[in-house]
Amino acid sequence: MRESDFVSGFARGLKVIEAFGETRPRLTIAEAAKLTDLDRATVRRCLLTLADLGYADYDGKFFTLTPKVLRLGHAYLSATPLPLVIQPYLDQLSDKAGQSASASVLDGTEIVYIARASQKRVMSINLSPGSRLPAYCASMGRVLLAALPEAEASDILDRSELKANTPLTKTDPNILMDELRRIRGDGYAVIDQELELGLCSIAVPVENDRGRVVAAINIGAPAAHVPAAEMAARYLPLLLETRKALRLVLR
Amino acid sequence: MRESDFVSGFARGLKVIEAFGETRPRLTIAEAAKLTDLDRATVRRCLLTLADLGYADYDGKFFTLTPKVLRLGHAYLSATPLPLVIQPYLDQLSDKAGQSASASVLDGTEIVYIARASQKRVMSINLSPGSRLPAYCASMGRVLLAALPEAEASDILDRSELKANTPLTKTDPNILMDELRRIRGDGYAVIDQELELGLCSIAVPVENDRGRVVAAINIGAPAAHVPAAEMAARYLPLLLETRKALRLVLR
DNA sequence: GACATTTGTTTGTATATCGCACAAAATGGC
DNA sequence: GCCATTTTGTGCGATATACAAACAAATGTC
Repeated sequence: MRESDFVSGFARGLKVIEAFGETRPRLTIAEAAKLTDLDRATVRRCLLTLADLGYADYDGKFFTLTPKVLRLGHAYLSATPLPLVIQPYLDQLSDKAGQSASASVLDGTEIVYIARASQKRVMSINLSPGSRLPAYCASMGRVLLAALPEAEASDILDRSELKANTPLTKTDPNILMDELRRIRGDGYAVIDQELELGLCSIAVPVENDRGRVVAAINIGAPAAHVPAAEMAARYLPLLLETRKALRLVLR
Repeated sequence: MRESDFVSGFARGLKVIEAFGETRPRLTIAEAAKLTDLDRATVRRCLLTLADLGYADYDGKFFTLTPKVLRLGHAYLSATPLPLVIQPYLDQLSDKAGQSASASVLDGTEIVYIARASQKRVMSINLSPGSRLPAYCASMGRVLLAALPEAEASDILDRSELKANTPLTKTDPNILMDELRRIRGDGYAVIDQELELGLCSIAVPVENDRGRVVAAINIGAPAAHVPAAEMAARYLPLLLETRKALRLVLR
């Protein structure tokens, strides 16, 4: 690609949108400039553009995003058959298991939820399509990493901020790589409260009809209700059944 | 705003993202150019920029969006307290009602789902945060329209494509405006299979602590199970209870 | 296979945008 | 209230981008 085939104004604008997040629902021009490392004048123009297009509100001081930006994410969700196709299978899976079931794909060092069927929520974690979790400590993240060539998985772990969310979180890259090899052999991953105390989950990779891993599905359960050691015996058959059905319908 | 405070390259790029959708998961340069009404060369540069940034994949012929674009929508969902605050109330509501409960806001002529607690799905409709429905024929859309000044609501109806999804769909702007007046008086809206045969729903507006309508919540039920005439008697008390609780916590 | 049509890419040039420097305004201590 | 600091707004030269038009490659048609 030639350098002139890159619209830097567009790239800068997207960076500005992403500057909004968890702890920053409202941004001033100067704040956004700091977060994006762009010139204030540039950020200002981007924010005013967003406001003009209705993607943001501006009260003269703070900018906030409007629901219109959901159109952008929705362009992916509705454009990609994956979430739509997976959803009913997930519903059925969640129903049979009596637990929440989710599907996700890898994006950099994180997994992104693309569909979810939730049972009555017991956990503090509140997930929905678009939600993100670090790949290294999530069951779906582990199987997705395990599906990559070792070098790539290793590279992603290097780029991840490996922090111990709970005393049980595995953070040593070597131990994690060993774990990935084990998962590659077993065909599934179990997480025992590595993300949040009291939460276990089990995941399997989902392949399309050509055998390429295109997503992961999982079942999450309260540790108090289902100990990690029992997760596989209890839910693996259901997951494998779903995985098999999906393989036939995913192109 | 001065004209020079508008980054048209950014605006064009966003338009290109939105060109992807339901029926267009994969776009060629020429297709995207037609959809966005932009020059092919311009669209090409936007798409190549998206690919370069990892928001799109390019196989030499077709462009497809990647899950990374969900970051953009997620920037809103996580930046805005509304969905996060509403979710647990919705879970509780759905649980008590034994039916799916949702929350949405208005964006142009459409409502956008910002949170949802679903029971076992019976309908063909598959909704998740970011999903959109036309406002004129959805229960939440009706209460949100009713909360606007008449002129504004009327303007939105004018801009809406009023089509009859089912034989029961109300499509006459005058009848719809009458309906809005009725809703304004009653404080709730019931939809009887106007969106899809077999689906009824009831919605109420949700106000923040200053009394401004910031969203709508609804309960959907199969018409076979709960006739439209019974919706209010059955679910209105639950909805009003939730609305009252939300009013106290929403700033 | 030749022709017409569509699509993708490149080029030149007029225009728009960037980043910088500076002015104006707001904010925060004290 | 005053000064220091931060933030916002603006003018300008340098640079990047859009548009139109032409070209090249692919695709479809007969």
